[in-house]
Amino acid sequence: MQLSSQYDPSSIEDKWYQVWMDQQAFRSVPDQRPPYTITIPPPNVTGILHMGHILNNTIQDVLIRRKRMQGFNACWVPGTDHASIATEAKVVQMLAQQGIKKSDLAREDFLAHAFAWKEKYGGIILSQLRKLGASCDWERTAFTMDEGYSKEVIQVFCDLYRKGYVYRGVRMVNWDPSAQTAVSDEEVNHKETQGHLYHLRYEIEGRHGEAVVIATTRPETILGDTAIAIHPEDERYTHLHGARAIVPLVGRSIPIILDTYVDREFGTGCLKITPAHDVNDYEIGIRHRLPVIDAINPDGTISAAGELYVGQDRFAVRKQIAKDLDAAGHLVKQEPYTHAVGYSERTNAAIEPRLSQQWFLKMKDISQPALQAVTDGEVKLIPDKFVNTYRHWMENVRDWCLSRQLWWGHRIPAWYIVGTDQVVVAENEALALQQARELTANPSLTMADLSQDEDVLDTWASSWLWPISVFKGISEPENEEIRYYYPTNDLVTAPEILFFWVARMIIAGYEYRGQKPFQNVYLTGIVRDDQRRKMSKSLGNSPDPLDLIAQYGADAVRVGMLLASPAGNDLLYKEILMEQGRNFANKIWNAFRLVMSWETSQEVPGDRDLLAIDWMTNKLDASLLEIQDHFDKFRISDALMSVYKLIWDDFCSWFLEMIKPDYGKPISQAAKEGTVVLFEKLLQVLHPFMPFMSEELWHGLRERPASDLICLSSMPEAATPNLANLEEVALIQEIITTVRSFRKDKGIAFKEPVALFVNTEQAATFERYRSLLDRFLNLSELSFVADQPGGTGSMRVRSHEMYIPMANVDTEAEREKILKEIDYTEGFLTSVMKKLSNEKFVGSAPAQVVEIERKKQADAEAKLEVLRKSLNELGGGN
RNA sequence: GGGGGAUUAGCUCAGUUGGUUUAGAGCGCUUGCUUCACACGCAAGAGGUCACUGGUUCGAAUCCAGUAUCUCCCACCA
Repeated sequence: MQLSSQYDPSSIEDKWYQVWMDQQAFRSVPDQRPPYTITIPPPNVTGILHMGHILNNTIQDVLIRRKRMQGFNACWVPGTDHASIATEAKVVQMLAQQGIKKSDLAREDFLAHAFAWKEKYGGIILSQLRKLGASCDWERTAFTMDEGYSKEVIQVFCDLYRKGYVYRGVRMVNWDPSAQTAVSDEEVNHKETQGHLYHLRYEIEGRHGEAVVIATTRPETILGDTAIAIHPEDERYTHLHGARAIVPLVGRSIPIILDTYVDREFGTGCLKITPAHDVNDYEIGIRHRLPVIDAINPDGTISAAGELYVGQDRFAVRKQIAKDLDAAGHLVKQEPYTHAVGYSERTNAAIEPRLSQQWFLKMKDISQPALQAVTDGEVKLIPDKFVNTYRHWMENVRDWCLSRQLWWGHRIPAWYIVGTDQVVVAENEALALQQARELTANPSLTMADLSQDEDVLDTWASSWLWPISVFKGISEPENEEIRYYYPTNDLVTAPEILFFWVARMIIAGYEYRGQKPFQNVYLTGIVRDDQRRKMSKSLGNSPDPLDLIAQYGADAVRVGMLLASPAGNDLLYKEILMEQGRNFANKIWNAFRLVMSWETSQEVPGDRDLLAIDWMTNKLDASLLEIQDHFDKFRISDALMSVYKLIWDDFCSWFLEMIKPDYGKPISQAAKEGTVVLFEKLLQVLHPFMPFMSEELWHGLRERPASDLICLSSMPEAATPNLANLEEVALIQEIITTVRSFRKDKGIAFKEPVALFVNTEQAATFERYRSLLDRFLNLSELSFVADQPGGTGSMRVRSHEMYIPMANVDTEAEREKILKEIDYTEGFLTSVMKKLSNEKFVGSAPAQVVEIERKKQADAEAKLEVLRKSLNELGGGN
């Protein structure tokens, strides 16, 4: 068999994914096994795979594949989110390119376009996940606007309304003038923005020449001014109590009011009040029963109520009104000023605080169990530092604005009775009509008398049901699936959406199932570039994951991503990580090539073979325990690093070097079989991380039926490792390393056999591992001595001293080397003795700890003895 | 402004209720090696006063206080 020395993933990955699909390897249906369930954080239906998805989904796949191999009924539910704002924005953009304006379309027509778009491009991301190797049960693929799912979303809204949690009210919302919708607090990014602080002069009504000066960053909002506020105890302005001011340009008379909200230190200490366009002003307006002048239209232009500049954009007006105010003598000064401005996360438009009718969910009561669950550890956050953040947020939770002024989404199931201000909320038209008839006591009402709310629900008002609704847990609360799979086990997501999504899922879980939705929440970091900048399209600093997979292979990409990403830490992406993953794959591939190249004989295994297999078996057991421990603590990177070192260092660098036959010679059949068995176990441990290559080699190592897949095999379980054996081999390895170092140092080529003389009390150990020493050190002779033979150089491991003959012994260099070792060992001994001579230490430290120190002392003293003896023999003395 | 987190080798991070550590890993770096699985490799090696200052303790990278720097979340002064 001729195999390339470089592993080529491209020819293998698609092949195995197809086999897995054909054999329904990832299909899950309820059965007798315990379930292990993950519901995917549904990506935007129109999204494409980015580096964050790679990290996130690799972690999920590692978890799910491992549990699948550990005998759980592993179920990973995939799907997509309709992502109302993002998707609608894309559709609007797509239509614009075709010369179609959204405003020219009827709702139904627009939705037809949107669904057509979704059919065409929706779910591309899911097919991309297959390239990564994601072992989802694709038959379960869900979408938050599927018919059944939508039904549950509506049902929940109606239920919450009936329970009194949902209400409708006029509130100041974050208005996105570009998308023309309200967005949630969480979807607003505050950014430091360079602007100006304008000092404006308002004349006092009826007092000629007298004026008050206010400071504002938004002069255009004076069109909506309905008061000036001063602090009641501000002595500079007591003469203004009860007076009225005139709004410049507009000429409107407004009261001067007293409110402690005003900060006397800021600006002039006078604050203009625009209740319609500022959150704080709105609240002050309510306290003082001020009129509200809505001077800005939904699209960001000045409204008729503003009187001036009607129809012009707010930013254009800001510039113009400053000039006009200046010309009219009202602009006292204008200074550069940096302040935080809110921008829409979706459209990046400057947010306009705006009053509007919205639907809200009261959060205080409904969120209590969810707060409790996380504080009590019923739901675990990993890493747990997020618990504090979570608690802080939940304790100060604000009502959730549920409505969005969009078409793409779940239309709010509220109907207004035309000509009245009455509203009914119901699951469907028929029920709504029935309720409306009862409400109005008018049985002759028809649908024509009802008009449905135009708004849709916030996306999160559907995705918060995700772990429930993918199993139809709302509409069929007792069905077999929800009872089997819920609560799910782990959720893997980004900390950015801890409140958007995770907290709300927990709330919904307790409200609708009376149980948590998942046990553990693993919060990944954010993928950044090597300068710690977030990966973004506009910066162009994000590689295309599919290119990376094509270039390095999915297994390598998975390994590369995981190697540098402990939970909760950001991942600094570097191409070199991908190379490391690829190199690892290549290493394994070559180990495979080596083993496959061995010819076998029927001889019994040699001593070296037996030692090697025995040690590797122990090493594997020890590593299995370590790996399990890492997984228990969600230390996925560490678990991978353990596998990496187990394969690269222990298996390839040591075991294969121990067992491989001399060139051109066969290996005993039994030894080869032992090697294959170990290799198979390694591949199984590796499988969750590198599913494709492990499956390929699983089938390459041994003839097996096509149905014998590694992904469905049973994960090896750890036996108790023989620690004495591991300890002994560790000593032998240390000796090998030391002698190799000595050879290199003295320029003795490996090809040149050497004699090794050893002064040790453990000659038996050396003898027992003689065959390994021969193999790694190319020994011509191994003998035990009591003194250093002449013409040799020395080296020490612990208290064993070894000598190798040398042509020219540099006595001075030897002396120096030994003195240096003495120096270090004495320092070490001193620190140990400091502890041991302290009665309080011996008295209060645990016996085990004292014992360890005594051992350290004995070892150090033995070593010093050896060193001093050598020094004497060199003719030095000390 | 309020709250969290961090600060350990050039880089990214471990260090698990203070004592198996005069501190570990991976990558990078240095040196030697065309050793017949692999140069996407082998072998050996260098590299850290654990941010700083105090304190608690027989003992501190680990606990406490303060300082400095960085970072995240929340709220936001017009």
